[in-house]
Amino acid sequence: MSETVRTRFAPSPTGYMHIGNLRTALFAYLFAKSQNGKFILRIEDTDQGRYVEGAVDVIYETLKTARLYHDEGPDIGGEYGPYVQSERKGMYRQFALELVEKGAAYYCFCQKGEKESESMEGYDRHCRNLSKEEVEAQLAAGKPYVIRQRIPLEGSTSWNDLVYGEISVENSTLDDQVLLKSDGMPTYNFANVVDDHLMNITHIIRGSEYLSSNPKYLLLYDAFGWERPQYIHLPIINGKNPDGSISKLSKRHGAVSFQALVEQGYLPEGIINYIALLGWSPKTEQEIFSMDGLIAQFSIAGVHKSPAVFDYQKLDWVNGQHISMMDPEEFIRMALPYARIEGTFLEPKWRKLASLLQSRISKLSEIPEKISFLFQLPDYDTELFVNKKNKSTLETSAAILRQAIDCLSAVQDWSEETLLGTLTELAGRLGLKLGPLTWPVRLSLSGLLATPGGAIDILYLLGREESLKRLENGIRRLENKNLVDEK
RNA sequence: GGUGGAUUCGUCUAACGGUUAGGACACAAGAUUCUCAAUCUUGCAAUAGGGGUUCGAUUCCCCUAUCCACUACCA
Repeated sequence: MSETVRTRFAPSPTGYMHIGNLRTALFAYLFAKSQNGKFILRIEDTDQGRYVEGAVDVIYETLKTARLYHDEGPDIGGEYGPYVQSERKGMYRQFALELVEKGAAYYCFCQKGEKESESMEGYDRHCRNLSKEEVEAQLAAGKPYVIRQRIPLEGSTSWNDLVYGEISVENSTLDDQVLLKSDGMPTYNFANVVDDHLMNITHIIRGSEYLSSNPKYLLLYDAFGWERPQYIHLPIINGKNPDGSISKLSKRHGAVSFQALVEQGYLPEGIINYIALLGWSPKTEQEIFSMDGLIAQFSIAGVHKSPAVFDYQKLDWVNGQHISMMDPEEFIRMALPYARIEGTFLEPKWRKLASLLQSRISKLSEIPEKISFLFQLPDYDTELFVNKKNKSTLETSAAILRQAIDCLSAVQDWSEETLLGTLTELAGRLGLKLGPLTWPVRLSLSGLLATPGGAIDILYLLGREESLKRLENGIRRLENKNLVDEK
């Protein structure tokens, strides 16, 4: 009978979800789900000094919008609870004492920082060999203490990482790290091991920054006589600095929290898709994935070791792919808050606008700038009427606009079909292709070199009255320009 | 300083020890289009350096260089 795979995501409540953490959560989720296993959420809040109001809710919220659903956690329970370390604090002491009993840990009465950091060599093991009597005496005197791990002085510790392969470290290079702090709380390093064991975690998935300290965790498992879990260390995510150099992804590289990216108009599925590709390859040429697709394709064999650089351009592309794949109704629902349109997007002409936008944006926040011309005609330079490709000049533009106004003001049924028919007919009459005709029209309507949709679309969107007004305005601008020139 | 890790186009990445080193983003050119996108075509662009092992090395080994992480009573 094979053991069920159990992975966990163990964030600290810091108030935001860094992309690197989210990627770790994603891989832990994907690995578990691809193995029909369980994904557990545990909150690591042993540092009382860092408590941030509402930070835990941010974690729930993020996992929910990212669609990383956990099977056990503080909010939904499970048989291995509690899932918040501060609620488990009573249980760590006995494990620390067990290690003292076994000789794998010892009391230390040194003041914080007293015997270390001078030569970058860590704690000097001052209390490592105190006699039992000395310890008793100090304890009886009520002296504050910590419990430290007694690292073997010789030998080496090694393991076979599922990503990095065989790694071996000399014990002599390891530190007698603190397990239980003087306030009675466990350190992260200790609580982590104890909880992972108690919660029956089978695969530890985390960033490669823990690679160096892993031997210390292994020695703890060994000292307890516990079975070691499997380890899957993930390459870190870097960011590119303005000067081109690379360093760990941080705020100066732009938005690095999940919430910030969502606020910028990225889709959760777009973000997830993109970060899945950082440090992992499906080994096929597919790049666009749904969550289910990721679960189906995910394999540790595709995870690689070297760090990846977060690239906003590719994120934009991936996100744009997801936007254009969206169900139109869903797109409308998502786009609405960005559109500043009265009423709903459900009117036919706004639906039309939505469909024009859907293939043209890579993130939702681009919507306002793309459509603002519809609500207010921007001031524009008449030079824009000049377009070589469409053989458009100031003179031809004015003439065309007059003709267009004549035709369009006669149009009764202001529909796209009729508008197109009318302008096509006019173009034929003037011996022009549609392009040269619509250039000045679209320009007067929008004042912009580039717009979502062509002249016909914009006529339709603006409606008869506004359209004619803007066309007149275009002529006026051209005439004024001529007046100025003649002076 | 010590320890561990990493190194394929600018970026993300593919390649049982045998490929003209492939794909994607970005960039450039062209086609197409009522503008712009989208789409299609094409182009540009990489195995860090040096030694081995081998008939043959991006792939295995060693050295060098560079980068990263860890080296807290933070997580």
